[in-house]
Amino acid sequence: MAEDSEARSEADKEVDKEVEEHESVWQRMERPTRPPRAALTHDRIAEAAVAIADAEGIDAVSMRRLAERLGVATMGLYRYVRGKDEVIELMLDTVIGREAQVASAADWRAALRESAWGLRAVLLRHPWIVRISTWSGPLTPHLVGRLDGLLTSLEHLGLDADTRMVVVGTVSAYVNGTVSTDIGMVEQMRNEGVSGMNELRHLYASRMKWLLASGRYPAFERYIREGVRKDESEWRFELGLECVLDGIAARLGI
Amino acid sequence: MAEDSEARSEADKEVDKEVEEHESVWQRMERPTRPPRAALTHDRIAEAAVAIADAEGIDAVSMRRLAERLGVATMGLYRYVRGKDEVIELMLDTVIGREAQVASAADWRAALRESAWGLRAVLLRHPWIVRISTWSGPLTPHLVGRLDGLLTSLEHLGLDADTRMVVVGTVSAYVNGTVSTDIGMVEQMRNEGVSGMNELRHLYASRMKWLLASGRYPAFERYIREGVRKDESEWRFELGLECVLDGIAARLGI
DNA sequence: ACAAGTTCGGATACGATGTACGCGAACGAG
DNA sequence: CTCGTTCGCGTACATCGTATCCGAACTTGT
Repeated sequence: MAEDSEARSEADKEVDKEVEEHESVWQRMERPTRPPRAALTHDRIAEAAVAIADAEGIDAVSMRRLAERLGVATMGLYRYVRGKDEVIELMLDTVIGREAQVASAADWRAALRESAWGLRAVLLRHPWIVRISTWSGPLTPHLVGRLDGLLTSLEHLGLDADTRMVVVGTVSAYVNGTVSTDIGMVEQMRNEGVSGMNELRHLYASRMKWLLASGRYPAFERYIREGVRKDESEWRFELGLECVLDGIAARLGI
Repeated sequence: MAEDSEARSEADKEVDKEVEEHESVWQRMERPTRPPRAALTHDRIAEAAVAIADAEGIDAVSMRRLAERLGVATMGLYRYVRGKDEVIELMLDTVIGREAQVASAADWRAALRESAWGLRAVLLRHPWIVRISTWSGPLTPHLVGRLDGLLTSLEHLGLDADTRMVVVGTVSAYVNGTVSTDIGMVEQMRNEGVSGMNELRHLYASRMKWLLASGRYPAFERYIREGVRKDESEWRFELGLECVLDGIAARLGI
């Protein structure tokens, strides 16, 4: 599979090139001119790009890197995508389609809640998504499919179409915003090469200490001193989410 | 003093070195550089970078471009910043400090509401912020200042420190998430060179039509047909925000 | 006032990126 | 069997971030 093409080393390619230059017509004639390589498909491209991004972050996804992983020349990719932006679109759609099913629960609240938790899990599994979901227009098929599912769970509640969309948008905004913050730390951890929460805190320590030393942020300082659930991001997410759902129910009378 | 340094263990020195390496721009900025000399200052750098980003988008902010605008050689910038990331940090802090004051209203609800509207305005004015505020979770002074202000408005309500932070985080997440979506369109408009909402819709038309033609998204289709407030992003923002505030009030009993 | 040392900004260069362009080979339909 | 379309390759270019070294200008100590 992809491993085969990946296995071809740089040295191999060089040898190939040299041989090609010096060999006779006859040799060239009898060899299948095109090595039987795996064909490219949009799926394969997306899959490979997602794999790279998951392993090394979105910045590691370059056209060259991607082509190399697929055992293909860089420009070969451009037969299938108009540019890197489309690769990103494919990546997003692939992950959403594969992992972000919208829950179909009985009542709207359970449906929204489960979908929110599900999306959160997906975003944490693929942290690069939060950096790209606002890059390009959100009109990929699976994204619309997810949106459709959420809207469906809000029908027959007496809300008009505009309000239904606001409800979905509000919950989605909350999830995206919250998870973005959490992921900011994860990303920073990768960038700095640290691997644990404590190491990260140590890394921030100097900056934080300096900020607090100014004495200009008493309320923030109180949080640093008094807060005891700084690591419990699930607890935070749940409390915030329930607030949002409560508010929707209260204000819209559903 | 000398004794102190003598007494300092090898490990301590290592820590010092590490701390120094991770020192933020802000810390370094505070140490006075020999003054009347500089043609360049952190302020000037930030100001110029913001101007470029406002005019042509964040992607137009390159070290070369920035230096050119400041009438300086590219590498001259590196005396003041460790790299492009720090330029971004400076930009963010500059704008937040200049334009994102936290409202100090009587009750927490008004304070949060006004701050949310204010932040929304800032983000719309500088669309590039939403693309960088989640890049890294930079604790810039003005960002912490804003956070501190928001936390202050929640004191004396009987909430513990963790819960106060959740409230602030929830509202902020909503604002960021919502505005991100709106800005997605704005950015796309710049990229494609269109200038009006209608042109953008026309640009999306084919994609949209194709998506709907599949018939797989009935609920979404209903929104397209029935929704009459698709352009009223302020209305959407307000409704969602009030839901969030309602929910906070309801669930936390404040 | 002069020497020593620090700081500023400049120039060059390297590796990596996205992609425009044109080519030859492979394949499916007439 | 041919011919047009598709596929993938290779070269080339502009641009990016930044490592490294340098000379000149200013501050400071004597």
